[in-house]
Amino acid sequence: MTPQRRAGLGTNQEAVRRHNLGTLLRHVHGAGQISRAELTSLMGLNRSTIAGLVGELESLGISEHATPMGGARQGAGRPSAGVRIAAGGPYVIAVDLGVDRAVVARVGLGGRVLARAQAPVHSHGEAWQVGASVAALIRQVVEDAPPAAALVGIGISVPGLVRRRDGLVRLAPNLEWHDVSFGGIVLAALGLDVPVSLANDADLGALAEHVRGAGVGVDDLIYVSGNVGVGAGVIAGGVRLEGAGGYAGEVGHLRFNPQGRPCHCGNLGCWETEVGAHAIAEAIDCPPDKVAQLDEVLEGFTEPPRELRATGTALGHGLASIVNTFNPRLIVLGGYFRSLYPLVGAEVDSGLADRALPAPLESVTLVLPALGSDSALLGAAEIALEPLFVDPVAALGAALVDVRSRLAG
Amino acid sequence: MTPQRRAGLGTNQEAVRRHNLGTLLRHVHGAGQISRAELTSLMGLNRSTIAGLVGELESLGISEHATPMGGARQGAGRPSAGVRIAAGGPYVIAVDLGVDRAVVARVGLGGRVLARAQAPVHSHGEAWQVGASVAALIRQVVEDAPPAAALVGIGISVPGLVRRRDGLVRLAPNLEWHDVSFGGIVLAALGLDVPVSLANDADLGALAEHVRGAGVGVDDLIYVSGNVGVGAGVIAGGVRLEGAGGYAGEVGHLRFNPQGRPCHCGNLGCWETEVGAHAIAEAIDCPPDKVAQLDEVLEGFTEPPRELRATGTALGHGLASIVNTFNPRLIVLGGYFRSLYPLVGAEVDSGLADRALPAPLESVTLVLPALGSDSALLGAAEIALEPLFVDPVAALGAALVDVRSRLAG
DNA sequence: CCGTTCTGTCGATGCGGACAACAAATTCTT
DNA sequence: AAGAATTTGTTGTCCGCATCGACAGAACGG
Repeated sequence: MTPQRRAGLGTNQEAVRRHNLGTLLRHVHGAGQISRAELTSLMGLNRSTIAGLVGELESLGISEHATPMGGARQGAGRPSAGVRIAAGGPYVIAVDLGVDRAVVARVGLGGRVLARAQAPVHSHGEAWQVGASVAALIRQVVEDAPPAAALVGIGISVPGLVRRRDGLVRLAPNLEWHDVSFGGIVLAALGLDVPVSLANDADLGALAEHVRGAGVGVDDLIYVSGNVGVGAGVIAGGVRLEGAGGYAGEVGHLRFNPQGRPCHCGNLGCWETEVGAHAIAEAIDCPPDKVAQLDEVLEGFTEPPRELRATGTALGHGLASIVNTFNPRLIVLGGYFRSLYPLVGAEVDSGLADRALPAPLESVTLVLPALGSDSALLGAAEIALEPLFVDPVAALGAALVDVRSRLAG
Repeated sequence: MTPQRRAGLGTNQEAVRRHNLGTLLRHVHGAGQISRAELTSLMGLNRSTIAGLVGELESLGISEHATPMGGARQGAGRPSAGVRIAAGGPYVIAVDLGVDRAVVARVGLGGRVLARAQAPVHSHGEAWQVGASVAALIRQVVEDAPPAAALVGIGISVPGLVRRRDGLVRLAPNLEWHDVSFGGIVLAALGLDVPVSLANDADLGALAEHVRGAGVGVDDLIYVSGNVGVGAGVIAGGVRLEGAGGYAGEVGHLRFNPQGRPCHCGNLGCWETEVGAHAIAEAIDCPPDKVAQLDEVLEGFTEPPRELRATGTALGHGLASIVNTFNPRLIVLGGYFRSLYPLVGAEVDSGLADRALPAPLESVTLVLPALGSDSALLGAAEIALEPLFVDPVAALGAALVDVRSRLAG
């Protein structure tokens, strides 16, 4: 009975069925493989009910029988037959649009990356050019898909502000995009018509880490992404914090030092001007053309350079504001922060501890993403898969079969 | 199918019934009086189903038949019979603990204040003394309650950090409380055992304005409360943002000016040091002992004093950080901001417009609370009523009847 | 005054989940 | 090593809940 957000609606029995089937699938998706017994206890439904739902999932070709359930023996009694994501089942296309490269993957249920391709992208490139590159990559990863498998949708991670209502990219500073309908561009380049979802990269990083990364089971987490600019994705109470337009989480433009440097947003001393990629590059004398690969540059250090200490402290101070505002249980440091934190972790920690209120501080933990640099990509897969968990039957009905031949035509 | 947050659970038919009955009651509660026809279209259920649910609500003594539905004639056809909150139905006790006074009200469904009492509270008073005053006020408002009416619970608004798990008041700076179990204290003083819910005043202000104030129908709003300290309550996606421990929304300690004045939290230049009551009092030469009545002092001004302009700008700048972070559709300015905004609205608006990102700025509106100074009080009533909307039958079963005689004993 | 239009009520129906009983598959015990 | 104990999957039945169809009642409009 989770979602149907924007509610006030009643529940009819058809909705119950939809919801239970979707929730079941969500559990199978989350665990990859799970026993029916676990499903009964997780969902609080009767064994017979679970059996019926599992049967329906199998007849839809989504899951399959996995006889003795891996190796995890738990105790006496008849072992529970496992439910597993079927091999030739539905899949989605995930796109992670970075500042200098695009990664495209074909992802099945359970978060399994079935195929993968990437290509450099000219920064400051026209949107239609980027769209064409992405479309080519998509053709590539669809190549070896079984013809019977259905494409449910496309999810795209964008480093910028994305309007929730229609997926319009309002502003992507590093790509120099304003009001670009990138979803439409990609679809046009493909000649397809499938559901496309776009969202901010930090939001998707948070989602992915929540579902299958460092934040499994944590209902209040924040993914802070260093990606030239700085942004955050917020999971609050187990759901994504989107805000009215979908722009929530732009913590890079929190006021940090009113006497500081000018920010591209027009203000002085945004947090981003202290912990953004350009600031860090300047501090360590990194040439401007390597800013997009800042993570690799940082990986090159064997021991922390003195110049980064202030950055670490500033990162901690900014995180303190975030902790005071959101009171998360977990903060995941993504993007180039993933390479920065091992260098100046002590400064970050102490900066945070100095400035955060005691109450929210005591329950927060800083970690690195468990999914490495794939967080946003897998998050993009998650939003594309989302319709399946709301109504599996409808989503499968709307999905596209035999995509390869359609693409050829 | 809204809540049952923390989910992943399935839905059985018993839960369906509970949920539908609760949702129906929520609608009646929100509207005060509503026709069955509106209920059918709002909840998307069949007429017969609604009839059954309404019947159950009536047999529980919660609602009653309101024959011809007020005056709003809409067109041809048989007019729809109204559903109205019954007079002698269940009620809650709402407590708004201020810095210098406590307000207690007996509130029925529909948000109707049935009785009301208040008393001054010594600031820096011991918690048990405050608890005794509150208990006395509660006895007072329960005095004229019909013996058959049931007390569902007590909701308490506290100006401080409240731990969600158990309602412990972790820190209330203006009362000088640390780790006070105020709910237990009040119950002990009353000699009763009913459900008690505590929450932060700004959170409850947000809730009340969302349910029956300036933010009806707005799913993303923020209530910024000036109340000696500064805090915010956040409604995101229609639900309260609580954070892991329940401390979310402490925007008063956002970093604002690192060269600024020391804050009681130990840092320099928190936003609160610029727009908090002490800062404003100092700016307008208000004696320190009147800080708690800052709203009245501000009301006294007929035209905006020059000294407040900088405060207005600072308020706008801080709100810009909030807008960038949360992307709300509505910001409600509560507490003494309610008196401040009419004076320096222009400065606030321009400060906000200067510093917020264009995308989130374009959809946000600043308003004053529609519930005046009662926001937190009515919010306290709302959280106490909440169990009724989750499961009316169970909540009513656990409620206390004939409270007056129990209090006497 | 009658047709229109909408609402409320009653009984029949369908559907989904719960329950009980039984069969199957292991582990534990003797 | 064999039986007891335990847990799971399956089947058939029952019950609760929402829907549907039909009919009566109550204003409104011409």
